[in-house]
Amino acid sequence: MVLPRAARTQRRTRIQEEKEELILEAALEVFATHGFRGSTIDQIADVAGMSKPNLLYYFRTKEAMHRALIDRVLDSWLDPLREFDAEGNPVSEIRSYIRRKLEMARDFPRESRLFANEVLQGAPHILDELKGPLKELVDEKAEVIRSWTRAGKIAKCDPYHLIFAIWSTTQHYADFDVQVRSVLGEERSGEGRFEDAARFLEQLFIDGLAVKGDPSSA
Amino acid sequence: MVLPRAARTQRRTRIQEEKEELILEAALEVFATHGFRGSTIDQIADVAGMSKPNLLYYFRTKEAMHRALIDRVLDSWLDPLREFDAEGNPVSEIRSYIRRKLEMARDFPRESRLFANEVLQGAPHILDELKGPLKELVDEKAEVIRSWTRAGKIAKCDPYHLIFAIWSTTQHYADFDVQVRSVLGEERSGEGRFEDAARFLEQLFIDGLAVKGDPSSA
DNA sequence: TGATAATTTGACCGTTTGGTAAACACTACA
DNA sequence: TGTAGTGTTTACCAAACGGTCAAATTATCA
Repeated sequence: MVLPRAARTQRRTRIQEEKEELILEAALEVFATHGFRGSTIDQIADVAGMSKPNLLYYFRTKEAMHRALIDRVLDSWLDPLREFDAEGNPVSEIRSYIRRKLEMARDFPRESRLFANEVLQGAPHILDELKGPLKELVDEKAEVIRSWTRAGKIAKCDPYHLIFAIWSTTQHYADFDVQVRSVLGEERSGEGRFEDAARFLEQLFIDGLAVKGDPSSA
Repeated sequence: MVLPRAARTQRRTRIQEEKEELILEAALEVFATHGFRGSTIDQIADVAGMSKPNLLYYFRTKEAMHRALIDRVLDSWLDPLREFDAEGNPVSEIRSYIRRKLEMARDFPRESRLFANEVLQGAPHILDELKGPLKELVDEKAEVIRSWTRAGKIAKCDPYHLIFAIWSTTQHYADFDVQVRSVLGEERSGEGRFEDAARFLEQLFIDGLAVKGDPSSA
């Protein structure tokens, strides 16, 4: 019997596992570079190397593919922030948060762009996740940052805008990669640009948040 | 005789002027929220309040509309950087550059998103402009920044990544507006968020670039 | 091996898309 | 007022789109 994919509650075949992975990989490639509405099923099928009906056997709609991808990406996107530790040293916590976000931009640029496309276009599919889980997590970490400023460990600042600044500067290297490469020129477009970015951003954020007149941070 | 719009070399009618403006306004709205491939001519015609063939009388293709928009936006997008003055005081130059970029994010978010969509999707229509005029302008301003660091007026840093950081942090408030609003919550989503952002970013960049141990910058 | 379920395919469908043709309406100006 | 252009609309087209279907093929395992 042919059951639609979504109705199969029991265990998945080896082929199912493999093909779904193959499709999501292709879908990521396509969605990340064209956005949801700009992508076609034929395109995805083509990249995945299978026929369109075959692809639709595993994901019944274009939306289903996108949903599956978004769910997966959103979760891993939040991971670095979750690791943000209240007990740790503020300077090294911020430093390693920047590092992790920059590593994600380097190693998973398509995931970043998928997310960027979605948010840029008004986040029609994930508005609830943004207003719910994301906001709650940020609220929690903002409170951590505030406690650091109260303790005089870092300069007084708006924790939300600090988080926005870290997000934007790091993801810039994935989302606006073409622009970054264009401006840097070919000589500086090697992997080394991530190291340069890391150095600059660490300096910017660490010095920018250092308590004024505190010699220990110099 | 009906001449295609592009062939009309002589002066434009009052109606032409008005309608083309109306169309570009509508096209900006649509392209900015759906990207090029995700937008349809019908959608734009609908927003502009005219029939599709009527719209195509003024712009013969979807591409022509996009081109016209991109050209206009790219130019004004570069303006703030052009104003960056080598003779000025580094701290106030950087401060007012941030202000101007933030004002653009606040007053022209659709223009910013149009550009973001284009770059995010690989800049297929403006790669030459990025590698040419944009790169040249940035190269020039990077040299200005380098001269400031050599003169000991600001901390030593990579001028390119400094410019990237200012671009990304400021444009974030236009391009990722939905996310920013979601995280801040409704109470903080008023226009005041731009003032908060300005305060934070000025602190971050000014203190982050202050020469260490220099009391004049405290 | 055979039966049964899982997978793949080609042919197809209704809709949307970018764009055209030609007729019609309006406007400016001699 | 007439008429030559300018502007607008209705009707249409071929291609691309998301998705379905039944038939054919392949995998699984008793």
